[in-house]
Amino acid sequence: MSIVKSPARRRRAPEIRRQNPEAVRQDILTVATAEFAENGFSGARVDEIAARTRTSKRMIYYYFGDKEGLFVAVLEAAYARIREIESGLDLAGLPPMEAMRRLAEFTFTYQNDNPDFVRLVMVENIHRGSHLARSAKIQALNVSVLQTLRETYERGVADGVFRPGLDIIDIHMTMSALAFFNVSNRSTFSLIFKHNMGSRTALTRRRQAVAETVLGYLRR
Amino acid sequence: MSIVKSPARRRRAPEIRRQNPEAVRQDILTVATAEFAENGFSGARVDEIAARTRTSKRMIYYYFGDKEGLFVAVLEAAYARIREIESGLDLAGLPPMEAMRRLAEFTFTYQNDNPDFVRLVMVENIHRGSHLARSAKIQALNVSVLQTLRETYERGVADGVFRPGLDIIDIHMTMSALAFFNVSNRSTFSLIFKHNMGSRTALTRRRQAVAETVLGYLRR
DNA sequence: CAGAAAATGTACGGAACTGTTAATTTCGCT
DNA sequence: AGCGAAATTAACAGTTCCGTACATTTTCTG
Repeated sequence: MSIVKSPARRRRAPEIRRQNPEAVRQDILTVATAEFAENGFSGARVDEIAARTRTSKRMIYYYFGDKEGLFVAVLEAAYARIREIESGLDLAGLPPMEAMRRLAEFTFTYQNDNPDFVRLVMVENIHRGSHLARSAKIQALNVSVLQTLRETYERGVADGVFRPGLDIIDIHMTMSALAFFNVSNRSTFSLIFKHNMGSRTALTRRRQAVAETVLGYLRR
Repeated sequence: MSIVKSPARRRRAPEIRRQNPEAVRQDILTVATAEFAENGFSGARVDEIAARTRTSKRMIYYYFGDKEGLFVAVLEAAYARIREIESGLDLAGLPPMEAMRRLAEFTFTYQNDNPDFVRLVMVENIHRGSHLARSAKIQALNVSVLQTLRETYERGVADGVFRPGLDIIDIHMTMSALAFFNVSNRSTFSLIFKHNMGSRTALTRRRQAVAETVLGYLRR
C-alpha cells in the first residue's frame, strides 16, 4: 500500500528543498480527513480535497492511488492518533476503581473532542469495514487497550472491588458505546428529544453518568 | 409533503386497476430503504432504486420530488415502524425492575433484528439530521417512549428499588447507546478485536450484559 | 554535470448521475 | 360516452466527478 519510501537517504541541506513529499502527503491527509469526516466516503469529492490542498489532484493519485486508497490512509492515521494519546494514560499507578473511572472519562472526553474520528468510524461501518480490512496495522494498535483494561480489571478483582468473571471485551464495548453514541447520534437524538447534548453542562453531567454506569457494571 | 391523496373515492372493481399509486409509492419506499441503508445517502443511486422497482425513475420524482425528499420519506417510514411495535410493549403490568429489563432487552433485540433502521439513523447523523429536521411527525412519535420510561422509573423509585434523582433522558440514552452500538459499530469492532459480535451466543450474552448495565445504573 | 528517478502541473476523457421535457395512457366523475 | 386530472413511459439534457495522459520541473546518484 505504501508507495513512497521514507526520504531518509538524501545527504545534505534537507531544509532548503522546494519539494517536500512528506509535507505534501500530510497536507493531503489533513484535508482529506476533514472532507471524509464531513461528507462520508461517497459524499467526499476528490476535486474538493485537491482544491483545499496546497498541491494538486494529481498528487493525490500519485501518493494514494485512488479515492479508496486515500480513505484507507485517512483511517489509519486517525486510529494511530487516538491510540498514541490513549497509551499515554498512566493507569497502573492508580487504584483499580479510580483507574477505570479515569479510562471511562478519558474515552468519553477524547471522542467528544474529536468528532472527526467518530464520524470516520461511522462512515467506515456504513461500508462494513471494507477499507479497514486491508490494514494489518490496525489490530496491532488496539491490542494495548485490552491489555491495559485487563490488567486494571484483574487488579480490581484481586482487591475485591470488582466482581469476577466479566469479559474484558464487554467492558471495553460498554465504555466505547456510551462515549461513541454521545457524539455519533447527537444530531438525531437532540432533534427528537429537544435535548442539547453538546452544551457544556450536558457534557459534564453525561460524562459523570457514563462513568457511573461503567463502574456500576463492574462493582462487586 | 404528501402529494398524493388516499385513493378511496373510486367506486368499484378496485382490484382490477392497472394503476395503483399507493402500491407504487410503497414499492419505491421499500426499495429505497434498502438502497439508502446499504449505501448511505450519497452512495445510493436513484437509477439503481428505479431499476429494482416495478416502476420507473420518473415516478420517484413524481411522488417524492427529489432524492432528498425520497430519503425523508424513507426515514419517516422507518421511525414509524419501530415506534409502532415499541408501543405494543405492555410495561405497566410488570414490576418496575422487570419492566426496565424488558424494555432494555426489547431495544437491544429490535435494533439487532433491524439493522437497516440502525444504518439509516447512522446515515442521517452523518448528515447532521438535516433531513429529519424537516419532519414534524418525528418528535411527536417519540414522546411516548419517554412517557413510558418515566412512569416505570417513578414506580421503581416509589417502590424503593431505583435510586431517585435520575434523568429520564439519561436512562433512555444509555439503553439506546448500548443497543445501537452493537449493530452500528459491529464491523470495525469485530475486525479490530477479532470478536464475532453477530453470533447467536455473543448476542445472547451481550443482551444480558446490556440489561445488567442499565439496571445497575438504576438500582438503589 | 549527466542521466535517472521522483515529484508536480495542466488539461481533458468519459462514465456516472440527477433531474426534466414532452408525450401517452389510465382513472374518476358526471 | 367523454372530459379533465392523475399516473406513467421514454428519451435525454446538463452536470459532476473520478481518474489519466502528457509534459515539465526538481532532486538524487555517481
